[in-house]
Amino acid sequence: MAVTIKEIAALAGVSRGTVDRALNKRGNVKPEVEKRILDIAERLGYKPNLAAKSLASSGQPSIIGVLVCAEGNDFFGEVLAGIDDAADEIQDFGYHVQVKKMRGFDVEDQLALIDEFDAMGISALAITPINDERIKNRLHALLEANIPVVALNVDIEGGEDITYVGCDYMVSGQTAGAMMGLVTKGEGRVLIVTGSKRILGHNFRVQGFSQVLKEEYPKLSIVDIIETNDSNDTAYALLTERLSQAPDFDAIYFVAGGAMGGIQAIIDKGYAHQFKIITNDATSDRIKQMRAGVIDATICQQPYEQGYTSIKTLFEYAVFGNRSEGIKKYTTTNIKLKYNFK
Amino acid sequence: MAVTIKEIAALAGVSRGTVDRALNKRGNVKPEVEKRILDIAERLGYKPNLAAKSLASSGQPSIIGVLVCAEGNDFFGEVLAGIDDAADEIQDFGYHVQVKKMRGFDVEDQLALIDEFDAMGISALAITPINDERIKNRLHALLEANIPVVALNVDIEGGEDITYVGCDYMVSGQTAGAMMGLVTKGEGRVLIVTGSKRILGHNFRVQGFSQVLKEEYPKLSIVDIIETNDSNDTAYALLTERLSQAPDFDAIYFVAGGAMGGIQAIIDKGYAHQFKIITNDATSDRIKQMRAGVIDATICQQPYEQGYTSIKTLFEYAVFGNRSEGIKKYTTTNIKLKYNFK
DNA sequence: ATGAAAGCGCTAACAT
DNA sequence: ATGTTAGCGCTTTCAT
Repeated sequence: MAVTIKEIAALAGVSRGTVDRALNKRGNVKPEVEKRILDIAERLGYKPNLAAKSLASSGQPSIIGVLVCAEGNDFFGEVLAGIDDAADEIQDFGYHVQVKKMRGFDVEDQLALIDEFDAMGISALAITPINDERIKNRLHALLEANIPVVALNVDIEGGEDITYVGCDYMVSGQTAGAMMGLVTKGEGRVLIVTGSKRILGHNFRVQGFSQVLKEEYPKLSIVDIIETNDSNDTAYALLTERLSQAPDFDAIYFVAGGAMGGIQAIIDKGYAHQFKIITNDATSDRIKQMRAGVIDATICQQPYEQGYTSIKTLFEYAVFGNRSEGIKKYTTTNIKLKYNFK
Repeated sequence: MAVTIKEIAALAGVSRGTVDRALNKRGNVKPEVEKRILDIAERLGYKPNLAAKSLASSGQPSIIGVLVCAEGNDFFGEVLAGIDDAADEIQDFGYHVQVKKMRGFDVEDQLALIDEFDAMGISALAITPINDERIKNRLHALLEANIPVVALNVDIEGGEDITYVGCDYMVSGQTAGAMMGLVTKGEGRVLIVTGSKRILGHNFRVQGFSQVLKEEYPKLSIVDIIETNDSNDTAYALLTERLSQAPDFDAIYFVAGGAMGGIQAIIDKGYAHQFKIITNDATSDRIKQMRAGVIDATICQQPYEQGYTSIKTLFEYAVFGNRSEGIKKYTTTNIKLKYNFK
């Protein structure tokens, strides 16, 4: 049997309440008594029973913060569904999840929101980090302060010691490249429409995609790489403009958000079905365009599982402490055609 | 506030004990009453409080089985240390970890041990699976029976739906290849001494290693691939024999277990320091040989974290159910030279 | 500063 | 078949 507060109380000749106060430094206990209690606990190798702790303190929940660049990006719907389900489960253990969404990828914005969370005293944080030195340092500061952090859906450069839950971007980029090779029969000009160069994962996708093209499909060339900031409006504008003259490409790889805007521009300009199109992820809009034959294939990454797993990971770190620094948890990369989504 | 047994009991006009029996199908409750209780629970969306459940049933622990091909393989010392620490923590929640070690990679042996575990009614299993169809099917049968399974340290082919905790073998093979290129200055003949062709990860390492040599070091050739079954004795015998005539290689890549036996043979035959040697993992014996300059570099994979994380993962699946099928949890691949181990 | 006691929600032994 | 009750180990009032 493990040591309990009750036993310590008996040995110290005090009540369980006093032991609890001493052990958790809640104050109101005479220094000499406190020392005696602490010594006994130490000697006996006391470790609090975490199940009991959870149950007893389920009244005043601790907060797990979630900060995602999700505003205006449909993809995160499923991620948030996974987060909600995980939140339901860990409620029993006295944890409450609070989500903040931000739009775009502004470093200052993200720092401000992290500060907000920090000020309210969160006990863990899941975040889609912007790939920036200041963000990285801020997250390391949280880790120093014993607040576990998980990079969700996108990882951060130099964050080898930060736990990551999300897809393997290199693999999804490579997979997209391979599919592009197949649907174009290995010939033509490809336009890459990426989300943001400030998001590490997007860059990996471009890299993996380019690598496969170079190694396996030398007759497929990349004409340009343009950036939407995951915004449909931006993508719409950029492609409308580009299509105001004769197109200089035969296929498009939509790396991240904004694909629907880009596709709308293509349709509005009368080019539907003229280009081969590969995207990542499967929102309901994209599924429609796959059915319609506008999108040829989409490379998926289990968003629900990412949300769910990120929260569960943080919960575990919060309850037990983190002994597995820098583990990378990759979800599966799936290819979806019009025939096999869901 | 979430629904509790107490509330259901009040609504159904019975005692909490009866509700507990009905909800958990422990028998001894009149069918009509049971139905009434179940209906109410359903209607209110009752979900048991997991923290309370853990606490109450911490008396009769459930068992998590661990089955590892670890006998005679030092590498697993740290894995088991991680497992022990995780076991300590989840004890509070009514889980007990039982470890079975086996020697070698015999499918029948492993099947028999799985059967033993199954017969005793384990509630989860961590295993270093042999890469064999029958093992795969057996594991899937466990999953069907709602017994969560984690592939630990080595994955299994066709196990895309099985959670994996371990290193990324392709990456560690590639890294070994890159280091081999560096220490040999890109020229010479390499002997690959692998563990077992029946272990998927070992094959990936060979593949990653060969790929880098081919792409980056065309003047490095692979003379042979021999198999130790992770046994020092076998490795000793094989290398002693091979060195009975003039060596046909300049460098060795020890892919898995048995490296110390192989190195002993090299030393005994008077060839210490004559070959460039790259290994994977860092047992205390290997660290000695690194210090001595016999091993040039070793590629590590955080064994402690693997053990720890595998148990924590199973614990989570057992307590909450598994919503994240087929996730791959990769530990970090680290390069160690004589200067930077620990 | 300390003690006593009431819970947290569930399980299990015992009583009826 | 059902009810009662005593825990599981900790936290948190409320007295003293």
